Amino acid sequence: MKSRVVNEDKKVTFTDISKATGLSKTTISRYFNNPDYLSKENAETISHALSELKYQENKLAKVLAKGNTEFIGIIVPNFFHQFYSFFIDHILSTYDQYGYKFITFLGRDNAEAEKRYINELLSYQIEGLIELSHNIHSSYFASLSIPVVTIEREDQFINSVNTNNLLGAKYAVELLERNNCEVLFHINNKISSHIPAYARTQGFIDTCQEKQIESEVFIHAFNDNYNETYQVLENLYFTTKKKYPKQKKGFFFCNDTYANIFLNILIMHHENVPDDYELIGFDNSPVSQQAIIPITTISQNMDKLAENAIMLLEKQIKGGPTDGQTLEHIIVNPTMIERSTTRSAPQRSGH
Amino acid sequence: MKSRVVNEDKKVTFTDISKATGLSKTTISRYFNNPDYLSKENAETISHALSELKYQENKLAKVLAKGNTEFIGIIVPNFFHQFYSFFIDHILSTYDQYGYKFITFLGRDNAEAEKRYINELLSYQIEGLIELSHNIHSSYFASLSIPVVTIEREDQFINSVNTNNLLGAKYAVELLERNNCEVLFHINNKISSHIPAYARTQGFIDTCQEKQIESEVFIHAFNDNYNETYQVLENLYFTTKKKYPKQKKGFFFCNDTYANIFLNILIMHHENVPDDYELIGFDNSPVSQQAIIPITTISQNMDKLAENAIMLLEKQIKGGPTDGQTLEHIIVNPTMIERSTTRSAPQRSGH
DNA sequence: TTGTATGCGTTATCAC
DNA sequence: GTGATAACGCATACAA
Repeated sequence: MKSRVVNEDKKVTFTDISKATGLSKTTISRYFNNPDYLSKENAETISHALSELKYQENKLAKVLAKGNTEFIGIIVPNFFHQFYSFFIDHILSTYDQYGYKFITFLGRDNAEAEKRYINELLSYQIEGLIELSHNIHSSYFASLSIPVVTIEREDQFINSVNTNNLLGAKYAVELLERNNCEVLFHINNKISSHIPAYARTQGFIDTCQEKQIESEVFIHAFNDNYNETYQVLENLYFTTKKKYPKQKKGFFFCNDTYANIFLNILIMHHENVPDDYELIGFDNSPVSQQAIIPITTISQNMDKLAENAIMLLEKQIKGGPTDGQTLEHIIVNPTMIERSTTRSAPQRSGH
Repeated sequence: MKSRVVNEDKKVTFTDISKATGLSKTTISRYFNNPDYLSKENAETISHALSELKYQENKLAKVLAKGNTEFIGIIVPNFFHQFYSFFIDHILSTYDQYGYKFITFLGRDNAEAEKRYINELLSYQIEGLIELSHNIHSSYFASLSIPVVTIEREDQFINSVNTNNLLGAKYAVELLERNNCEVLFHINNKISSHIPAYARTQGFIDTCQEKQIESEVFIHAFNDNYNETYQVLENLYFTTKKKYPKQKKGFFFCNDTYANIFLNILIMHHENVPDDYELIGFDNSPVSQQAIIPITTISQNMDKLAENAIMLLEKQIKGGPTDGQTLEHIIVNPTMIERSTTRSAPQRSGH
């Protein structure tokens, strides 16, 4: 009851197992890595000693000797937007199949801090990096010595997996047109044209032009403040109603949050959805299902995005440095989920 | 252009710096760990060589030599429920202050898989574990050789940080009473009484009894299916309306999702909120703010939960094995956020 | 089938 | 101030 207590905690290593069994450390190592070359008796002996001494393997030592950590770094802006948390959920799910362990950092809005995080990740010998944050230009990632794949962000110099936003917008416009909307509106945040999500606007414009549909694009520098967004969208409601008093209106929003707020505004003003107004959101986030009228939306296929990201990384990790020459931009098609803010969908019971 | 290409990728180590500067590896190490004992000229020389050769530190080797990984493992059931993703967001934010790196696994509903994940984490020498999943009993965690802290789950044999759910329920009941509700209802999932969230029910029952308020508790085995939940809650609406036709009703839900669905049901049936029905949710999740009528809710203080979790872990990590004897259950008080489904709050403009 | 010797990249001990 | 040398825990040629 004096001091030896501290040593009780000491890790048991191959040396201990070696002493306990009378076999060499090499043989212990073989037990794990090449069990075929072991005599059955010795395998038994080792097996017993391992559980007797409660051996706990040390993969870090293994890494130092072998080289591959099976670590992948993730930098994600935050976990407040559903897109990010859902994507991470799918990424982490790949462990069972691919075996990669994930070390995650928050990018927030600080490029300098993010570079520190990346350095920390590199010092832990990550084998690849998944980048969702927007703080740093892709040229920086291209200069790193490890495979990187970006998701739905600027990707000029680096591999990426993105949603086919253009197609998503096309789906939306075509549905609104089929449902006899006479004027179409698109609402989007003020974002750089290098970000894939910008294609939602481009796709809207292109498809409207192609189909000769009267339309307006409303770009605004939204922030994350709910009440401010509400005000902005309510103003939009007033102006569009005044400008196009009799025509059936179709709205395509860049996300479900804005769509939901606009829906609430319409309901409060006793407008008829989907008879006079049709609404389509983007992301298939929970609010689109939980809205007072379930919102038709364009769903990004998270599982495909995540799986392609890991596949792309693994290909580079396994393939070695020579494969790092050609860029690969994988495009995943979205799916339209028709709910009750557009007409052609069946109404949910209870409405 | 033959084969040396492969070697270009080779990591530069202290040995390389040593050769380049003519100094010993020990001195290079000192440059990082005890710069005071270095001559200024040599420090300069090393500094130059480091950037010349683009040295990238290897913390894994450092870990093997020193012992502390600064890794903390996290097991979280999923990233679909906002509670989890928001909590993780706050946990990851502690990096700047505490320096811990986080390796995250998904618990889902599989106890066996989760034990494999924990083993994997242990093999990477994590120094602590944050447990949010419900699959494994706390006795198992107590038997691990590292500090563990659980969040809002069964915690009999292990340290934990939980919300004061009892107080949250009390806040809700008291507000509903102040606003002259005549019958109170509490809706909760069928959960074990060992889970902290169970106290929301207990707190409701206790406070109602204490204040002699007529009340009913509705426990149901909800699943995550939206339409099914809708049906169940719509039935609840019908039965309570029939049973208490003239009395003002107050509903306290175990989460905002149910509160929002019930709100939508009330609106669809042209009921008056908050004149005839008052609603209070739990969690302050986005839907509570984005609902057609913003929902009054009990907010768990995520920042405090996360900070206490890390503090508790660090205390044990730094304190050593002797501190592992006494259990610590930290309780964080929630905050009530009054919005428009209860009467006393100011109405949002536009309504 | 098993053991010896050496290395992975860093830190710690002890000399000089 | 600086440098040999031995650790950390495991893997791998090579030898036997």
